[in-house]
Amino acid sequence: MKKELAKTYSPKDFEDRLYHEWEEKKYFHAVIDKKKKPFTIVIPPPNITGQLHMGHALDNTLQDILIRYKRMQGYCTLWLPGTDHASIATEAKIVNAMKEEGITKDDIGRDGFLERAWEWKRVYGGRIVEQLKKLGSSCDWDRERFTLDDGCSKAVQKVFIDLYNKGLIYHGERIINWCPNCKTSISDIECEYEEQDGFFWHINYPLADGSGSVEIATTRPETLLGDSAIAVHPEDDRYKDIVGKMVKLPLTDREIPVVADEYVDREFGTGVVKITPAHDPNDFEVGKRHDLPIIHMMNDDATIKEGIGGKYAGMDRYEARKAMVADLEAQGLLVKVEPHKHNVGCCQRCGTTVEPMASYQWFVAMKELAQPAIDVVKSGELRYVPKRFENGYLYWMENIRDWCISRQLWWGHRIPAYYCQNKECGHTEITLDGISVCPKCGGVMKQDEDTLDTWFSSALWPFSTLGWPEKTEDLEYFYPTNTLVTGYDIIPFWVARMIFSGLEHTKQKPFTDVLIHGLVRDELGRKMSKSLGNGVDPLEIIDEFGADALRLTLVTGNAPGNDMRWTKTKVTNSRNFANKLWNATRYILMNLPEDMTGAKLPENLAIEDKWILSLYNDLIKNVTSNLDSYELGIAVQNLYDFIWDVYCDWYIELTKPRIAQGGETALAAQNVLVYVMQGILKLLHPFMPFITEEIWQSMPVENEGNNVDSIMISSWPVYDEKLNFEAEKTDFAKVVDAIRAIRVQRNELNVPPSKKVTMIVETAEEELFASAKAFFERLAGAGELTVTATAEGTDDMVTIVTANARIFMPMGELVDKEKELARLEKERKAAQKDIDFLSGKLNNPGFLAKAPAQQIENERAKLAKAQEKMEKIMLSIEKMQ
RNA sequence: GGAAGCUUAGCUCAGCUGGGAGAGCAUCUGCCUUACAAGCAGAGGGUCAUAGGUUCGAGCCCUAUAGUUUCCACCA
Repeated sequence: MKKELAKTYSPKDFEDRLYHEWEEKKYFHAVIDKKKKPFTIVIPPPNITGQLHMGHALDNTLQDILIRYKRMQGYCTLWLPGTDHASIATEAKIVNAMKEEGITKDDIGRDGFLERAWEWKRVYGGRIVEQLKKLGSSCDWDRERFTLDDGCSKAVQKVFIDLYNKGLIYHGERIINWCPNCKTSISDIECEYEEQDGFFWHINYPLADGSGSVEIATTRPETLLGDSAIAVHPEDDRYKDIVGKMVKLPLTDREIPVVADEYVDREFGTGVVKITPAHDPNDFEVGKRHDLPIIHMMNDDATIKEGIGGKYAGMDRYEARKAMVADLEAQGLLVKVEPHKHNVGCCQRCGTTVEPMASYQWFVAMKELAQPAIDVVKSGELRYVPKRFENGYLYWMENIRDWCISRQLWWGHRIPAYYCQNKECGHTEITLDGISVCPKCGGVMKQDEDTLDTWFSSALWPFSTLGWPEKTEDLEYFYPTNTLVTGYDIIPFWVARMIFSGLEHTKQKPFTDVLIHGLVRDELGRKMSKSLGNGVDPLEIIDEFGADALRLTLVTGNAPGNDMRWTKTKVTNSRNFANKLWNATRYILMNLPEDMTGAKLPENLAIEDKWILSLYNDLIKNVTSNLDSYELGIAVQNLYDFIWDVYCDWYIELTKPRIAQGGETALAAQNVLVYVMQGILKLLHPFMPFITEEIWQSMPVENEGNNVDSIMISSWPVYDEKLNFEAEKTDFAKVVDAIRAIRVQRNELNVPPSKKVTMIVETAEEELFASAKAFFERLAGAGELTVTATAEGTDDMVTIVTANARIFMPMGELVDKEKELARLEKERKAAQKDIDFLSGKLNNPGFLAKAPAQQIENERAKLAKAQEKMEKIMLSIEKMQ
């Protein structure tokens, strides 16, 4: 016996229960079936420290919709979940927590720290997973992965070694972005620029020969301590004479040369630049060209170095700046200070101003890797949805710089590089298996202390999670994956890197489509953020409105790639829709025959049955094609409109008189109601999995292709030519049209809905309208109703005109003749406008010559209809006069 | 400095390959009609930012302009 549907829609009562049911029955688990086509999505792994926010909710709702849709279509679907160790974010959190206990990393050492980190993962790593479940995500939890688990780690090591052997990973001294707070290097894209008000300090550097001084301009006077030259443009006449001379570096006892370099912009500042190779990327290049020493003047925490710093040693960089500027001023070397707006790089994670520093780090050489990743998108083999995101991607890839992948952190994949401690040997060995004795000199080998950028492991996610580098069955079957769903903000961080990594290591693209979505913003259009405190917690929304309402809200009215605003009214509206569906089901289930186990469409379908079946058939086509083109917002709009405006507001109302009547006609109506409802539930299921399942389990659903136990493993509806009744579809639309027209006039004339009004319907399609008598009575408030081919309108009747009928109602006290004439005159004018417009078009020789035949045909049909209507109006007007 | 998006009803947004402008909310009118007041039946409300162009025909394609948002690059 089927479950009974609760009287009111209360998602809390069944959402968790159904999720557990699905999980228990292993519906999410993908079992390889070679007869089926695979469809695979890998989840963008959330950070283990993370908590579900609206961005996750949107991202995962979209993935779940696609996965559930494909599953119902009969694909072998795998949605592979997992989490990211998020090296820098997690490490920062743990360090903070330790700080509260009064412990530092150094106190407990690497092993002790890693123990804590794994404990952290154990405690918090499962939190976001549970939250994803609340959302309804149908992930294969049996295949859950973690970027730092054994398999992923093996993949990381293998990739590192392969790239190293190919010369695509190298170790070297370059300028990198250093975060003095996180105490690690970060990559270029982890450095975010922020406009700040600063100053331009003009400082005199005295010439060593005493012949005067040179004025330079800088925004960072404290880096003066690291200067190893000053530079001018080689063709700058102002400074021709001083090139090659030495200047005295203020505040120190060093002398540095004046060099000439093309890099200098003559127009900017004074045309003289101080060169600090250790602390500026451009200066670093200039330094290389002129063989200048790289003078490190700062420690890891951005304090001034002992030895080089003199009296400033140990001061923080800004403290030192203040002190140095004061000293320069005292010595009369400070020429002037100008306010200056400039962009300052900040650490993406903690916001601290990044210090560019020359440092020995590991890098991935990008040029060679980028090319195939550019080609695969340009050729259309791998596409972004929407396409416009390809621009940014291609621009980024075409201008890509080498990727700094080493991090001075402990939580992550340790770099498999070992260095011989014998300084004379200095051999480096890259190996998967640890090594302690130098193969060259027998000296002691020590492993690199650093770990890899988190994104280095997530770049391998689509294949490392499927078992690569082993040739597993999963990899064989599910790879390449199909669709990747993510926000535009992480295209460079993640998507781009997965693409070149997949192509390099598996020789295949990691996925075919990249579906990009936007941000969920707050009501005012601001980004949701912790500091603003304007975030909306998805779990609270689920608690109040249900996961289905949340999901529906996130896809409604949203086009791919566009941001959306979160408003409360949208959720309530979604919830109301769920409630509507719930109650529609309750109506259907009322008085359903006890022995009904499924819907069987009867032989003698009524015209309105054929009408709704045809529209339902169209719905299948629209929803399916919109899902196929990732137009989820439009697909859900199709469903919303059909369910609410067509199925509930019209068809259900049409069945009421039949069900009241009982017998054959009632049974037919009930079968059609159930049949269409089954289809609606299936089409809606990917969007609103819980309510559709709960309803499904309370309905008679024993039809072909239906799984009685669960909608989620039923088959997706397919357009059926046999259910497309063209003639009935257009015919019944005429009845709907007439009923609507009557309602409009009744409203206008203030006729209370309860008042039954005598009506005469004059129409050429007597049979059609006669068969719809009950509908006019119920839906248009018709009392006594006559259908006739020719009615003599009288001058005390109100005439309602449609293209296919004239409906007469006695005026009674409702309206007088004059008003009715005026109303008809208005109708006439409107009809005339239509006719003018259409005939204008059809009289246009250009249109006739160039428009497609179908279009011309359509316009002709419209004109004919308009003319019919006009004739009818004229008849009534004449009668009145 | 470079690039992209957006500008459509009072508000939030849809509008697929060009064929008489749509939804939800809000407003107004009338309804407790036995699935649903979280509802039903209606109504009003738009020079589709501006100016040109292409076309038989433009919200949609092209060009320019304005406003707005975002991304990228960062000359010290």
